[in-house]
Amino acid sequence: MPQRSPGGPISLSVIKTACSGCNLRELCLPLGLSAEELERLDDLVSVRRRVKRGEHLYRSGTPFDSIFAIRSGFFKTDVLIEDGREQVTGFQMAGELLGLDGISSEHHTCNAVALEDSEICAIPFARLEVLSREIHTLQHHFHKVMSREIVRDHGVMMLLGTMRAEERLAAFLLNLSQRFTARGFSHAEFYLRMTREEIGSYLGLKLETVSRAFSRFQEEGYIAVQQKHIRILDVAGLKALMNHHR
Amino acid sequence: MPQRSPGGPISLSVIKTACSGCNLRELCLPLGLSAEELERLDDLVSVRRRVKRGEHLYRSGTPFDSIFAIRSGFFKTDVLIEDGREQVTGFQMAGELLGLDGISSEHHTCNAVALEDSEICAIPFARLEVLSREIHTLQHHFHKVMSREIVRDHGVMMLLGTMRAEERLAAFLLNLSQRFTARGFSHAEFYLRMTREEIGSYLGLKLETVSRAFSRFQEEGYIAVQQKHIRILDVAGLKALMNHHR
DNA sequence: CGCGCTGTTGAAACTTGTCAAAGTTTGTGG
DNA sequence: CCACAAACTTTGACAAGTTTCAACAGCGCG
Repeated sequence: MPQRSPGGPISLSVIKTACSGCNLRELCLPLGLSAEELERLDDLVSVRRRVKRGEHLYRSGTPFDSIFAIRSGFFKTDVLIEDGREQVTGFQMAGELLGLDGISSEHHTCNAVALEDSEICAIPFARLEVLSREIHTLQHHFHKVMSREIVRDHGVMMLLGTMRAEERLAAFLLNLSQRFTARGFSHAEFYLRMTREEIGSYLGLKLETVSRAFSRFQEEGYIAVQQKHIRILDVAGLKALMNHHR
Repeated sequence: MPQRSPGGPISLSVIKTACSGCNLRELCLPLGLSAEELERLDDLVSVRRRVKRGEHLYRSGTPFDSIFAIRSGFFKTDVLIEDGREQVTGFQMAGELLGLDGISSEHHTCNAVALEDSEICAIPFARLEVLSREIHTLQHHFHKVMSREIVRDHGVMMLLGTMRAEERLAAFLLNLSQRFTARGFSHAEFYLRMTREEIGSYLGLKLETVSRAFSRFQEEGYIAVQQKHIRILDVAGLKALMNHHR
């Protein structure tokens, strides 16, 4: 877990079992619902499950019937091809949804693996469609969430298609920082839950290149690195590094 | 336009103005709707528009209110960043939808440019949400289309993150071939509507690298290239090239 | 019919990948 | 709780792939 910043909006120590009592509801699917609507969503989200570090939440090729909301923890999604190549397609944290890729073919098209002990809420998709026909806010918000995923993917394409190694890593760190901030954690200090290899796979780089970029950022005074513990010392420096291409 | 293969399922010479009469309905939003449901969709899709080659259908940052179905023609979507870098995020052809990225923020997040004279149908999004609350098939199919876009994006990430230049181009050509086939055109012979630079931007390569890869494919006998006219001579060869990494 | 845009090709430079070795952390079983 | 093995990280030297720069050819639009 990253460092809590005092007074952050989220307290993970209190975990209720319904959306209506969930601290993540403003980040997650229930955004914008009334109290009465929230209760109806509660009925739907009945299955909650722990996923231990290293376990799969789902695997590519298996039948799709639910999407998943992360209540706590940290996941990666990846796609594997025959010859053993892996592409990490994303890292997901509390309040984010997993499994949207499975809707199109009714089978999951990637693997979702917990990078730390996590808890998820399963949302049966057929029932979500029923409910979203009745609750306009839910329908619209769900569409926004799917669209946001598409926009996020375009950002990754930009990163992979046009940036060099250090720019990619800077963008990655700034993105993590921003997402931790949104969850009430420190924007400047966090633990990475993934290995250099997984970061590399996400960024289209080899692990050695990732490691060298970390070292270089440290030399330049942008960050302090101690294995998986990262402290960002110069946000502006990282941003500048991202923007001037050469 | 790519070569028509005789007896293909689509005749572009007959263009009706309603979904119910549109030859693309099996590729496009109306998939799976009954005749009665189709009529209701017709009411919604009232604006049809020509977009000349080089013109923008929409621009990044402008307000979003409709998604667009391509009736005929060819588009690219791209994202620009300040320092002038461009990432082409996709090439779209008849029957495909444009603008899904705009739902999340109610503003378009990329540019859509016609690569040949094209025709589109505008689908007001708010009205689509209303109708999809009433027509379950439409709702579900729309969700599938959005999800398919996410899956497609993951494929592009895989391409950008793990493949080398020639693999990327092979994957690109095979993908185009497959999509032309689905539209009743020859799978082996087509005109590229985009420049080497646009292909390069999509594939995360410089135009010179794309050009060299085309030349090499021609030397190896995989394809015949004459500027924008491509003939695929050895599908299996291209597939093999994609799969063995080194 | 020519000018500009697009595409091709070569050589050199640069970035990233590959291979290898050693150091560090983490997890497990005794 | 310690010890050892496995997994992960760092760093160096070298190789490979891609970009950069440059020159030229070809096509097509006006």
